[in-house]
Amino acid sequence: MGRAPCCDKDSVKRGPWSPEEDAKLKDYIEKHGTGGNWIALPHKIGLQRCGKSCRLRWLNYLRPNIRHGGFSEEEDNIICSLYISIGSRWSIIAAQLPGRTDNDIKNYWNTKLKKKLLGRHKQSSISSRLIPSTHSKDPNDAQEDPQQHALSNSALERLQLHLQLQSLQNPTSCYNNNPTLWPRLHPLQEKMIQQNLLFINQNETLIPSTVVVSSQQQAVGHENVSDYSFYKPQQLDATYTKLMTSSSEAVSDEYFGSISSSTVVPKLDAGAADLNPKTFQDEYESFLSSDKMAELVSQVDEFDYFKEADSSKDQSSSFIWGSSNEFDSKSPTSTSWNTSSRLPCDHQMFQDFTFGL
DNA sequence: AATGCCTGCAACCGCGATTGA
DNA sequence: TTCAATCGCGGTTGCAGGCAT
Repeated sequence: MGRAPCCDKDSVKRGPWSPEEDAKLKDYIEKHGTGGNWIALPHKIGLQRCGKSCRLRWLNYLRPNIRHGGFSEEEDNIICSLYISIGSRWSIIAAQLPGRTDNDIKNYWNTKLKKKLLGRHKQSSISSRLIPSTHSKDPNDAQEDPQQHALSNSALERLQLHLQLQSLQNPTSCYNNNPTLWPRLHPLQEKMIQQNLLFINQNETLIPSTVVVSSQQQAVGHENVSDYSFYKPQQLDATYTKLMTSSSEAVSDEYFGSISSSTVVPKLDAGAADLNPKTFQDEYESFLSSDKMAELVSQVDEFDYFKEADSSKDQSSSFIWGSSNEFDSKSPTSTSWNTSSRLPCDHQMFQDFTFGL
């Protein structure tokens, strides 16, 4: 037996809202509020709409101080940083961008920002196979497991963004990087990634990474998520700017030196700087299209799958990707957060993200 | 001009979480 | 404690407009 519908679909209007409906809803809520019951609201107003539809319309369009379009570079940075760190938790991301809705950000990410970042690299066979367009007309797509798709999208996209940012931070070896800059993965996930990165660096001498934790990173009690070093904001700004404005080949050693001097990324060894960035670029492209990448993605997917399966039955044993169970169980929803209490969860959550397990 | 494809976005759907009787 | 009602979220769909052929 299926779930009972929230309303009688035959008696409610669907599709785009008319200006009259907008005016009715807006007027009523501005005068009386929602009354704490969206389901009852349309009946009070005399709207032939589902309560959920009214809620969505209000939150995403009619609510005061809503901004549409015109995302700034700073907003892009925040969205990118948070997506890499916590995934598609649009409500949390939206809570960091006043006036933006989760729906807007989700659409913006899916239609523009993701393409800006991931699209810079030519689509390899593997990525095009594992990240099908939501508008794909390929009949073969329909034969694949939709859940597999959902998992692959998130896992692979975030992995690709990692690699892309890592490749810009250090063109010579993505193994030679500060692990604190990586979003929080399960140890086995990290191990798999590192093992697979070894695959592309097998003929190189690996350079030990110097972990430098900034005072900012050590601090506690941050008020804003941008204070946290998922990808440190100033580092991300520079990296992001490079992503948007130049090819990887054009990124100079000077650039990496300037970043490392102000953030947690150590300046490259003189020897390492002699390596040709183009070589890395080639290896990276090769890696993305390799069977190893496919295997890695499927392994990461398995962890995501197990995480989700576990969390549904045993919170204490679940793997964690970008979220603590404590946070999950307590977090209010984004739309209930006012602007003065953005990101209401305590800083432990972000220590989790930042410092790993 | 007609047609088909692509893109962006508003809206919908289903599910898990929360609430309160 | 149970369970129905409701909320809120993330994924997906459908449509309108732009663009290419």
